[in-house]
Amino acid sequence: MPHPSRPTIRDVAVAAGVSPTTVSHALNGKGVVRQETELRIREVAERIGYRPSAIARGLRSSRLGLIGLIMRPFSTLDSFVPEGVDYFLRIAGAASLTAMEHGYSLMMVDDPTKAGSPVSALAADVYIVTEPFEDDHVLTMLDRERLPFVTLGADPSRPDNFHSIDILAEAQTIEMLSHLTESGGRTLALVTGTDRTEWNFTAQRTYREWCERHGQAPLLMAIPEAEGEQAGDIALDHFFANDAPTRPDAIYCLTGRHASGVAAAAIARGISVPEQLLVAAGSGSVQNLTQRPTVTAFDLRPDLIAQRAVEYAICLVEGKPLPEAMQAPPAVLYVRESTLRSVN
Amino acid sequence: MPHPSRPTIRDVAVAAGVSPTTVSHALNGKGVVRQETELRIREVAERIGYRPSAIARGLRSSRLGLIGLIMRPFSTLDSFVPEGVDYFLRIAGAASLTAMEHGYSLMMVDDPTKAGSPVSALAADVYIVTEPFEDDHVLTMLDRERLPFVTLGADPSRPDNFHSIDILAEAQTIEMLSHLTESGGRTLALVTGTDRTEWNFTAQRTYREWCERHGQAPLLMAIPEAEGEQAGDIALDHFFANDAPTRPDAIYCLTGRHASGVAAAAIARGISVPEQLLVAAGSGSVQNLTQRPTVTAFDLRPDLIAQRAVEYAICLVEGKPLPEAMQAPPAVLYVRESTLRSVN
DNA sequence: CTGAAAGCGCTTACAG
DNA sequence: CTGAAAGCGCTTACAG
Repeated sequence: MPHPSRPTIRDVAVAAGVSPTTVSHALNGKGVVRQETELRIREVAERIGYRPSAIARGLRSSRLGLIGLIMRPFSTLDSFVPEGVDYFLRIAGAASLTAMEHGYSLMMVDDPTKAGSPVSALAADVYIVTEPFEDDHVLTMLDRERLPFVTLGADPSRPDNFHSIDILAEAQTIEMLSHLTESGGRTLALVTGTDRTEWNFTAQRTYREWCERHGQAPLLMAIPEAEGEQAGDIALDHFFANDAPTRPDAIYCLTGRHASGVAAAAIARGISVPEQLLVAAGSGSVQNLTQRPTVTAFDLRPDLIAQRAVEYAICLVEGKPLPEAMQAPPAVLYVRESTLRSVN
Repeated sequence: MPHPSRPTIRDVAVAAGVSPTTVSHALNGKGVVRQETELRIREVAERIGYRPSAIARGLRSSRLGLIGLIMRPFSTLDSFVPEGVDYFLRIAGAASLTAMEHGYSLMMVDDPTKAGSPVSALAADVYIVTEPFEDDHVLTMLDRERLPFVTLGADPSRPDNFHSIDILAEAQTIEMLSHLTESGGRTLALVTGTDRTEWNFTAQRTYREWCERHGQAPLLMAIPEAEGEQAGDIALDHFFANDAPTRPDAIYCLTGRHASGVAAAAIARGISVPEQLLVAAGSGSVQNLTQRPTVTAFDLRPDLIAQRAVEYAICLVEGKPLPEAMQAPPAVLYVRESTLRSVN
């Protein structure tokens, strides 16, 4: 008659005629155990289907082997998963796989500061917070609870307080503005989202500096990320209003869906893309590939980003030194029809 | 001088001048504690920042408050995230939110039978397995380990062995075939994926039965899910080969990307959609919305599916009765240009 | 109304 | 080479 519930280390010990200590030593390769004893113990453990309890282990080491992934824009996922934006799936997927390769499991956590949030939400060994907001209370809380974490992109109000991975937003902005200029753009506009993230803020700042250097008046607007393609009409109403002092001949949208909407809205208004208006996206979405014309965009390489984030997080848990500069891999610019003028 | 590590229930007890037992009672509303004492304890706990350890609790209850989500096609995510297919993100997102609303956290787990898989991967209280394969060894293992689970779609070889949520594949197939017929289709073809899942198998069986009833020779083929839009040329090469006995005037592809590819390939070959060929998808992807013509597809409502799966899983953990018939919500058919003939 | 004790399943100094 | 004991942070039956 087998034990009714899962076998414990005691069961193995009894069945093998040794003490739990010896079982632990044998199975974990710690201490010194006679070859013969170890083999017998392993055999017995296998036979009765023993598997160490992650919880009991966790209690001793105060580590569960769990990495928490907190996606800050994620709270909105019930009502709004952006169509065609697979950035987050890729992050989560790659993070989960990388974690498992290193002996950790990945827990997806919504805002753990929310009232009634389960205790398990704070049971991870370390957290990864993607795209923290300005003065992010999640970071404040993790910090207060002394829970280690790395962020993907800094908290704009506290850029140097925590371990953050540089998302290279400045370099990307410059690269794209240069590309638009080289593609024939003379008056460049920038459309960001409204989330108060480093990604949006740094692009704005970099764009302003660029305008100053190039003697262009900034044409800048922020539209909520969630507007998606609707942003196209909003942006064109604004930039191409009758009383607009200057009109852009190139629009750089940070989100793929905004860019998609801008290209479509332009064409609907008889503004040809790319001939009269160049359009590009900061974070490509699927629409940019399938629409006509196809839209130039960065691939931010979320898979690699997630992989690095997990590796850094594990360093933090295991007390290994973090690299001097934690950086995302460089984004790859995919030049497509929306910025390719046949005649330059 | 504050305690160097996180405060425990002991610290609260000492600071409040009571025993750990009383602290536990007060904080959990168990037992009987004088109002006054309880208030004092709550105050002290708050002041020193006490938070109960999920691990220690877990050890007693052998529950961590963790739901494991195992997406069987997920193992391939490192090399292959289908562009534009956000089904899995929606499942994961909704599952995570629903879990948290019920006091659980969601753990995303890759194949836990893989060698070297972390112990934490098996530390969830209950699992949800989406789209199990035929004779799925993950189910076999969970079953052997006596870990409770529900599956989204049955294991085709063991449809009645486990708690599975009916994904209504038969009803969907019939609905789509009827729609294609009503839209003017006379000779219907089916393109499934090659994963050995209930989703693929049931569609094939239902289609065959339908053909039999309607006296049509089955035009059936299976193309790997991962072929994506490439499936378009493969399917057309096959169905429109010179020596093909009959050619379809309607193709139902289970995956959105296959349908997208079929529509594009047809048009590229001078076969007009929907006039000469109707095209529809079983599980819509973003491309189906943005391509021209737009492609008719089901919305499987992954958010609702995930929500139900989580609720069923929690019933299982908490020993509450499961509903007689666990069903996915009915899919919603979005009729689009690819099956709308102007002249019927 | 409150607390001492046992125990959840492990690991790890330490003693033999 | 092996094992008894303590302890990780809780909860809960039980005694007072």
